[in-house]
Amino acid sequence: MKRATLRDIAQSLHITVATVSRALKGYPDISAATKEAVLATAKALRYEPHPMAVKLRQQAYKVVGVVVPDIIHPFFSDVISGIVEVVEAEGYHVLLTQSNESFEKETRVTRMLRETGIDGLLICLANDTTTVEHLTTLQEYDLPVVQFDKVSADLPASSVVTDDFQGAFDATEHLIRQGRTRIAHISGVEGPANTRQRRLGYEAALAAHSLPLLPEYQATSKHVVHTDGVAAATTFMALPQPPDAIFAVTDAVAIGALTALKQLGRRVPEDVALIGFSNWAVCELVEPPVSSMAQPGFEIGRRAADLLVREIKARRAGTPVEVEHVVLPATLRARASSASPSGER
Amino acid sequence: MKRATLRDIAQSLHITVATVSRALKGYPDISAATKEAVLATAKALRYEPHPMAVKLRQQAYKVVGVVVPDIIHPFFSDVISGIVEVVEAEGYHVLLTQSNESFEKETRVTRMLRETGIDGLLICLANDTTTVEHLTTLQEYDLPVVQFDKVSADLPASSVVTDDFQGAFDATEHLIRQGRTRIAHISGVEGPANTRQRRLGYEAALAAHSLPLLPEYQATSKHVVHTDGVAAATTFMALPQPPDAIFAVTDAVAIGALTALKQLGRRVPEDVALIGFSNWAVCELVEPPVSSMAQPGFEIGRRAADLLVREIKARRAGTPVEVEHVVLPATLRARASSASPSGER
DNA sequence: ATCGTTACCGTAATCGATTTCGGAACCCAA
DNA sequence: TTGGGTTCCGAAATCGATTACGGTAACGAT
Repeated sequence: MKRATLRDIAQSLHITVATVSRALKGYPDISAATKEAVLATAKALRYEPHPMAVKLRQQAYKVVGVVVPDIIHPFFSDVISGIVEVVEAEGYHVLLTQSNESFEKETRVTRMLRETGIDGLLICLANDTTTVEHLTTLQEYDLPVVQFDKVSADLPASSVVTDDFQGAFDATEHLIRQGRTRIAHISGVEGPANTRQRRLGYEAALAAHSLPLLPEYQATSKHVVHTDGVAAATTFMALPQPPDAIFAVTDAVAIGALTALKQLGRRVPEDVALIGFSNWAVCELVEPPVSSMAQPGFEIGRRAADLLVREIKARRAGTPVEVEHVVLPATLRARASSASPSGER
Repeated sequence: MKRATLRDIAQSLHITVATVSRALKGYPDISAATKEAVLATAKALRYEPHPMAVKLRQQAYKVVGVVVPDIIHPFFSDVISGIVEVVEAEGYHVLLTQSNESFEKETRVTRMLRETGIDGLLICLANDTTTVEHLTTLQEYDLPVVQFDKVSADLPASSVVTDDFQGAFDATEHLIRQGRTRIAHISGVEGPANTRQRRLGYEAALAAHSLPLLPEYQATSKHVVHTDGVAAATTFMALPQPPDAIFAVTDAVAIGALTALKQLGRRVPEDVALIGFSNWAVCELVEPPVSSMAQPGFEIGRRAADLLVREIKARRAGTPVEVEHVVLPATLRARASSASPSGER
């Protein structure tokens, strides 16, 4: 079945496309009779406006591009979900791409999105992204960009992030409140601001409670995965005076540490308390359930999408756009793994 | 910065857009001198063809729509990942939407995708989808559709699915091979073919090994979540003769069962062996690690996308398209939860 | 001198919808 | 009959790129 066009309707009624268009769009300057006739044949021919023609005319794609490092990651799934909800409500669509944490792929998909046609971009930078020229290029084309999660200060664009510093501070303070004094930290690689902020939040919490920052209680997780947690916890436990609590940069690392601790016969939380970051679903499924700091992924997606849509509309209206930096708090999800030895949480 | 058009180049060189287009597209009938001049000013003006104009002319969007019930689900993240990989390699993009397992939303996003402009659709049906009119409509518009995971036989379209029957059969047989004879099954809701096939595979394996199918060993999980597993396992263990193995329809349910079993003081796998379905990452993180049947999500995405892209190209070439039904095997990932009591796996 | 060929480029139609402008037809009043 | 005012609709430009077609010039061949 061929797609019906304005001309098909026009020809079958022996009128012009202009009249047909007026009828369909509810403009004045048209008689009730012809209007009804047009609407009838439009329905009969199952007419629908051709998307490309409309967009070419309107100079609007009704599409926002999204770049995430990794779709599979539960946090990003959450964010994407939030994005989709907001933009669909606004009549936009989501073009989804992933960078695989590669700067090269990030620039490539960014260019592809621009060439394919988008009204704006939502992006979480890859870990090894250092320059943001590929994004300033977008802005030069008058395309708004909103960053989320992993952002660059070099780009004059709005952003939505988790308060990693506060989250780490709260996580560490939570352990302190549970009576722990020898608190170790398994950090991530330097580079992404997230892991740095989490380490700084950890250090600040120690300082705020006059606890020493011991170098032997610091470990670094290269790939932020399960096995890194195993290795770090094993190292910690081999110390003459092992820590009585561990704050891990991510849940995967925390659960790795948990595995190692159980393997070594340490009780959690009696001997060692444990808390992670991100609040993956798996935290509730392991034994004991692992405490974590919940990142508001869905909300991050919603806010970022909202900022972007607003910028798109503002530019179209000619209104000046003000850059906005949203910081959302991470919230404590205390579970058994960080309960105080006496029992209460 | 305004976007440069063919006319901008043409005017600055005092030639026509036709000549400019020829130069840029490498057509003959053009002198080396003008060609170079055009290329030079095109680069100077940072010319890029306008996506909508090209697509309107070419009648091709270079976009495929994707509808999944739930982006957050790890299986679908996997599938999406596979889809993205294939279509990007083919120069296409992915428009992602989700149905939230609602038939109404599924028809809505399907219509939106059609109106927005796609060259084809990849879809996993929602659980409560019974009719496929919204998809046959697409086909009437000459848009190819490929189904994956949850498919309908009513739609004359290619499909890519996991062999749930074989997977369930293998899972059950695995338990039998480990010396189990009283094997219970926690099923999902009737409706989706997947859960039905898994139940049938389970029943077939019992029959193949001359084991009775006991009604008291059958439970149904309404929402296929953790708590359903807890409830079912608790019921099973209250039986005069509880089962010595449980095959759960999903990993979430299996891990729920695991939680309950540990709560009840039953040892896994010594007292009760356990196996799930889907092979989520969490299977390796719980204690003991839970056996599961791995669904090839990434591969499903790849194959489905491949079929779709091939259909798109075939239609454009006028070649007839043959419907293809791909069934990919689920593979056993045996872990400690289903080890035989004697110790070996 | 005439014709045919080649090289090069412009004209204009096309994709489909939108929108401005102008004009025909009609009615009523003068 | 003429003028002013509606009402309704067609012509044509526009968005930007693509492409079939036609035309001009230059050149060599007969």
